[in-house]
Amino acid sequence: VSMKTVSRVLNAEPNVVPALRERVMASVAALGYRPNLHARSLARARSSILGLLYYASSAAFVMGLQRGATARCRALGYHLVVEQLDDGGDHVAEQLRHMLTALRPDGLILAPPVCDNTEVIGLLAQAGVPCVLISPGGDSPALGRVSMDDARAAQEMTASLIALGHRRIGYIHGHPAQAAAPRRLAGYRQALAEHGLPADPALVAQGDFTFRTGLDGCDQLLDLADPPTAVFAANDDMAMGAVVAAQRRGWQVPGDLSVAGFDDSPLASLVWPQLSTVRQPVAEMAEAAVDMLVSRSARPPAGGAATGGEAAGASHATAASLTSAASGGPGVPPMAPPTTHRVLDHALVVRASTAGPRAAG
Amino acid sequence: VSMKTVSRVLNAEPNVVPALRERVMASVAALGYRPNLHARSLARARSSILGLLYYASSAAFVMGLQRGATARCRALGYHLVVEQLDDGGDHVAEQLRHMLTALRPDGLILAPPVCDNTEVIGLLAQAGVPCVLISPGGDSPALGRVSMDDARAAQEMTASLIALGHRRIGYIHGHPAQAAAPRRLAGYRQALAEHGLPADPALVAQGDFTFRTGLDGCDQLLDLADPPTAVFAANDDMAMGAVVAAQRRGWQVPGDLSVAGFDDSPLASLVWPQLSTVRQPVAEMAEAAVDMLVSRSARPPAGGAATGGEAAGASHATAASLTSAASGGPGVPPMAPPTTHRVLDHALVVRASTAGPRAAG
DNA sequence: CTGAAAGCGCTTACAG
DNA sequence: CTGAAAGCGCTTACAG
Repeated sequence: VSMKTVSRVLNAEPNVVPALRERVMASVAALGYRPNLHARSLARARSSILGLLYYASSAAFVMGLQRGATARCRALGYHLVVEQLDDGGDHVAEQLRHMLTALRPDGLILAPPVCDNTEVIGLLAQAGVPCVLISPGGDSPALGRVSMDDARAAQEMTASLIALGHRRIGYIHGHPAQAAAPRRLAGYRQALAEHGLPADPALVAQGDFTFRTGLDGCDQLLDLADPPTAVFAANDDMAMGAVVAAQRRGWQVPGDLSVAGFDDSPLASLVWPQLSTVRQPVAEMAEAAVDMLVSRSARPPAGGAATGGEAAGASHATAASLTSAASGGPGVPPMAPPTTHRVLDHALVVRASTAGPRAAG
Repeated sequence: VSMKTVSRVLNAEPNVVPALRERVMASVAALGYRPNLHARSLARARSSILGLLYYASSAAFVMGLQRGATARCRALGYHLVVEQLDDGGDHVAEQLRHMLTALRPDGLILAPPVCDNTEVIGLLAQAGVPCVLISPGGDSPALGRVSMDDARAAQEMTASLIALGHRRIGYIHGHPAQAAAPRRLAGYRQALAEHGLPADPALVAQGDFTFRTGLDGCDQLLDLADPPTAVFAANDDMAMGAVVAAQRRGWQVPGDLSVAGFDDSPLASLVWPQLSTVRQPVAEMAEAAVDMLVSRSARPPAGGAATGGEAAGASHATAASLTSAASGGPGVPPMAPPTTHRVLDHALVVRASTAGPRAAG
């Protein structure tokens, strides 16, 4: 019945005899005791709070990130604070500074396109907060990054369209300021080149990731003297617009026109026909980001086991350090090792909006 | 150059001579000093943290709430922690208890349909956390509520369709488990009754708020021997499905069929044709919720000014208490007074998907 | 392996 | 109107 020992048990520190540990655990369970996060934050240097920064755009994407982040935070005893930034706002700096100094988050997750805002990045780097960028454009030196291979995914989707027999494949480009747009366009072009298909500039319509520009872009492509038999849009919102454009003029999808999207947004499997698309592992990206942040902010483990530099079992490895290194924490799912850049797997999701081209008349 | 005085200045407490106050303010500005939230939380009873509880469903709605909540929190020096609950999950109780005991939020905002989960409500009430429910179904005694008048809004939209000349108006019903659905249906029926129109059960299709059921529901209505000339869907997702259903069979919207939605979701003004709908003040509801929570958790002001029971200027009203009551805080927008139930205004948004019926053949 | 001391950065009563 | 004291609930070094 001590008080310091309770702290040790709760933090899974070594040097507590099993029997005592048991007794404490039992009491904790019985009383439903939980440490007060704020007292703990004050005594430690860290707060067990992570922040998610985003703009109003791309609601579905942000919600996907939140799902992954809150789930992983919960498993690790962390909490997620969200902050919606005003895109053009000039007091963004003020907002951020306030959040950082008042709340002292252990790390920040930056959703696109916030992650490409150099002012924000600069401010955060200067403040010294660990950050992980989700699918950023440029490669930022000291910051963590999680992304998927947009170019490769677009290349694969285009190739699958080619494999179905399509030869004229239209493309609806995304907003050029969003980092993913040029990468996806490059993948489309690469697939064409790999299969010896001409890169007709007329087959690429400019969009900005909204439903409306998908509709307009598809109209533009279908108005061509030699229209495409398939249209690949850089995201699902535009793909849905493309479907409507086709249906509006009486074309069947996929009978008269195949349409493919990108993202696998929640709506993609609810519209008619269900959209063939690329599954982007949004929630998983947020989970990976949380892992990276938590492993950074965790105090360096005793002994040299996790630093990886020294050979295992070297002179300074005590029994205690080995124990703690082997246990890997109290029943919590194992954390991914800290990395500066993780690329997660995507997948092609073939549903009902794509098929082979109808025999030409 | 004291230290206690700084605390007084930062908290806008009375009893500091203007000159001193100025001097402290200047230093604070110069050093960029901000109080550590965790230290403050520990010393006070409250954390300046609010929580938002939601399910995975209705991404756009939750994002709207977050927008309003984060903005208002920022203005009031609060922070928003989000928690996505597993709908069917049986460790929801565990999740909540952990959040409450560890983080000690000053209050919780419950998005629909979490706000109608009796288990959650019971747990929270028992824990004694102030809660505000967004558009809940039943009327929960001690909890705050913010909503809009769904029935009246639906009645107005239906009436506007009638005013355009429609006599057979189809309705696509929402998910009956969501509290808003029966209220909107009631409004539709009321408008019909008020204008002496028959309530044909065949004109009401069952949906569940998803795009897909809007499409199917509209198909069902248009297959009727005597199909409607207008369809009112209980939300925008279903209305978009209805538009596609019409277009798929070559009907023009609004030429051959008027379609109205509900919510004014971000997509509503991006689809083609742009949707006539009801604007639901989602962000404003979250702002109101934050105000209610903050005014609750604020410590009762000195003097009796804000309690409203005693006459102003009564015996105990000192100069100090009058000052603090009149100032209303340091440059922060005025807070709405604490209320147990606030109903916010909606608005009809007439866009391009509704028009008068084409002269019948 | 275990505990008594001091401190994290603020605030609440209490004296002047 | 202003400050010196004690404490919020935990944890970090330090002694046993």
